Amino acid sequence: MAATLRDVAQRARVSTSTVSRVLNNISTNIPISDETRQRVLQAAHEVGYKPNMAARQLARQQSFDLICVIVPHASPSVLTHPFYMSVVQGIARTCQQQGYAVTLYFADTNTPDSQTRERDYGRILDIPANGIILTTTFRDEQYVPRLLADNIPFVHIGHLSGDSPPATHFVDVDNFLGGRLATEHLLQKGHQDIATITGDLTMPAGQDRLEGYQAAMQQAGLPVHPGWIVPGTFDPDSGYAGMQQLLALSPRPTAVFAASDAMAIGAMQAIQEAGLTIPTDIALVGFDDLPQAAHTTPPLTTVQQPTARLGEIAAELLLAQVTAVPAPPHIILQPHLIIRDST
Amino acid sequence: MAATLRDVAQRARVSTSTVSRVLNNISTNIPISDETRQRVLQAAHEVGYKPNMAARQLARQQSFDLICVIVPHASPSVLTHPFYMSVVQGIARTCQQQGYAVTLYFADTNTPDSQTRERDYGRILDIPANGIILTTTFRDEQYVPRLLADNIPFVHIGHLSGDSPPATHFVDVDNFLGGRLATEHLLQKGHQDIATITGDLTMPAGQDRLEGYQAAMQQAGLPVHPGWIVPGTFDPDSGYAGMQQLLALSPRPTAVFAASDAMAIGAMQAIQEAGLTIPTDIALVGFDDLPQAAHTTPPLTTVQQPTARLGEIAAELLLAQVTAVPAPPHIILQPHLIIRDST
DNA sequence: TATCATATAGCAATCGCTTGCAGTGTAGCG
DNA sequence: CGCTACACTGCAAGCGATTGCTATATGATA
Repeated sequence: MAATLRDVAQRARVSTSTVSRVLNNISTNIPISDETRQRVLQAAHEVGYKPNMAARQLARQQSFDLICVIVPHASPSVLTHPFYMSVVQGIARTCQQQGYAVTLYFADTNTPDSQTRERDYGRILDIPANGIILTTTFRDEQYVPRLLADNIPFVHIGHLSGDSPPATHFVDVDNFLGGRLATEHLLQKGHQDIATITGDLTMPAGQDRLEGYQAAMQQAGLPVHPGWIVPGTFDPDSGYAGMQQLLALSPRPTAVFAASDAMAIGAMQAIQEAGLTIPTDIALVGFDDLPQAAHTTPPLTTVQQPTARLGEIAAELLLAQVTAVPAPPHIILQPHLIIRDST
Repeated sequence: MAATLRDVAQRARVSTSTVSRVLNNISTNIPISDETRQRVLQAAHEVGYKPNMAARQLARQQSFDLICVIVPHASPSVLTHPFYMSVVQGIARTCQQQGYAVTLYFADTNTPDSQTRERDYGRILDIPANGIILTTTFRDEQYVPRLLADNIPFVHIGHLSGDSPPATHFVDVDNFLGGRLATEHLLQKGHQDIATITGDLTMPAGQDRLEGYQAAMQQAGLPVHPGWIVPGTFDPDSGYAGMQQLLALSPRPTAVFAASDAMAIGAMQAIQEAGLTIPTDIALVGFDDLPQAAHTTPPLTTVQQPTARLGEIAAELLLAQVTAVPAPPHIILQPHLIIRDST
C-alpha cells in the first residue's frame, strides 16, 4: 500500500526517472530544473513516499547481507547485559569485517507464552537475514526445530540442555570447568568449608557451574554440607539473599563461590553489612569478570569468560555456514581464573 | 559476481522456478521429485549460491525497514557500555513496535583519522537503512553535514558543541542541570569544600556537567579552589587517579562530585585504600546511575539519566522524520537525583 | 535560416527472485 | 483403449527503483 515512485511521478506529472533523480539529490550530472524539483519534492511529501529499500538495493546492484542476533529483552535483569554487549560486539566486529551488517532482535523473554513466541518468530523471519545467531540463556527449543526445518543457517551461543547428539551448531564456554577452577582455587587457598550460590539451575550455565563445584569438592574428598548449596538466579539480589542465608549458618563457610559476579557483588554487600571482611573472614569467587569486578573493594577474584571471543566465533561459524565453507559444528571455549584480592 | 538462481538452474538443468521452490523447501504445495531436489541442492552447493535478499524481499512484497544505530566501537572503555546497551534497547523496543528492524554499526572511534571515518561512512551508506541514529559522545561533525547533504533522515543522541541554532534533530539530557543537582545536594548536606572530577571536557556532556557544578557553587556564593577541579575521562581509572590527587590536597575537600559513576567507583577505591570512609570523611556523588551503583559499598548517590527513554525518543523522532510526520526537532530530558548512602 | 550546443525529461531495460498458470508426461480407471 | 487425474516442471509476468540512452525544447551562433 505504500506509495511508490510511480505514484509520486504521476502526481508530479513527470516520469519516474525524474523523480528518482530528484530524490537522490544530485546522483548524476543530469541537471533538473528547480521548478520540477520542487514539484517532485512536494508530491513525494504529499503521498508520503518512502523508498523501497529492497528495490533500491536490487537496482543499484548493492549487496546487502545481514546477520540477525536474537537477544533477550528482559526488563529486570539489567546487570547481565555487559555479557551480551560484549558478545554482540564480538559478533559485530567479525561480521562487519566480512561485509555483513548485524541486526539485533530483542525477543520477549518476560512473557514466554507460545503466542508471544510465535509473533517473535514470525517477525524474525520477516527480517531478510542470511543467518541467525541465538544468544545464550535463550530457552528456544521452540525456535530450533523450525529454523532447522526452514533451512535457515543459525548458530547458538550456549547449547541446549538435553541435546547430547548436538543437532545444532553452537559455541559455548566450559561452565563446568569454570566452576571447578573457582572451587579448586579456594581449595588451594586452604579452604575446606566452601559454599556456593548457584545460578539459575534451569539454565545449562547454572547447572554446569554447580556441577563443577561439586566435582572439585568431591575430588578433594570433601563433604558438601547440604546447606552450602543455596540457589540463586544470577542476579545481585539473589546473591545478597543467598549470602545472608549462608551467614546465618553455623559453622559458617569460610569461602563462597558465587556463580556470577552480579551475585558475588550482592554477596559482598551482605558480608560487609554483617561487619565481616573479605577475604579474611570469608573468601569470595565470582564468575563472568564483569568490568566492575576489578573495581569492587576488594577487587573480585573471578572466572573470566571470553565473551567477545564467543561472539567472534559464533559469527565465524555462522558465516562459514552461510557461505557453505566447511567448519566445525561447534566449539567450546575455556574460561580462566582471574585472581584478585577477594580470596 | 555472486551466483544467482539462474546459475544454479543451468547447472542443475532445471528452470529457476524449480530451483526457487526447492530452496524454499516446502513453500507451496507443489510437489518436487526427490531426484530433482537433490540435483538442485547439489548444484546450489557447488556454485556457492547465496540468495539475494533484496530481490527476494522485492519479489515477496515484504517490506523491510531498517534503522541503523551508530555506536562507538571503543575497545578500552567497556565500562561505559551499560549506557549504550540501555539506549539501544530503548531504540529497539520502539522500532520493533513499529515494524522496523534495528541494525548496529560499530564505528571505529579509536583511530579517528579521516580515512577510517571515510570508510565507516561509506559502509554505513551501504546499509539500506531508512534512517540513522548517531549515539552520543560521537564526535561526528564529519558525518552530519554529509548526512544532511545526502538527505538521509537521522537524529543525534546528544548534541553537537557549537551547534547553537541546531541544524540537526537530536535528543539529549540536561547535563548542566545534572551537575547542578548533584552539587546542590552536597551543599544541602552542609558541605562547602566540594571538589569535582570532570568527564572528558571535549565532549559536551563533560563540559556541561562541570558548568552545572560551577553554577551551583557560584550561586551558593562559594569559591572554587582551583585544585578542586581535576580533569578526568569518564573512566574508572581516571576517577581513581583524580581522587588520589584530591586526597593529597590540604585542606582536603569534604565532598566530591564525579561526573560519571565509573569515575565515582574508581574514586571510592582510592578513598577506601586511603583508609577513609564514605560518606563520613568524604561524600561522593556520581553520574549515570549504572546498575552497579546500587551495589557498591556504600551504595552510590548519583544522577540518573533516563537512558532507555533517550533511546525511545530518539527512535520516535527518527521514525517521525522517516514517515514525514510532524515532530519537534529536538527534545531535552531531565535527569534526576538518586539519593543513596554515599552522601 | 540552418546548425549546434545545452538543458531537461522520458523510455525502457535491468537487477534476482517469486509465483500463478499453463504444459507435459505417466499412471490409473472404466 | 480413451480419458481423467495427478505429479512435476517451465514460462513469463511482475516486484520498485536505477540509469544509459534517446528525444525534445530552447537559445545561441554562423
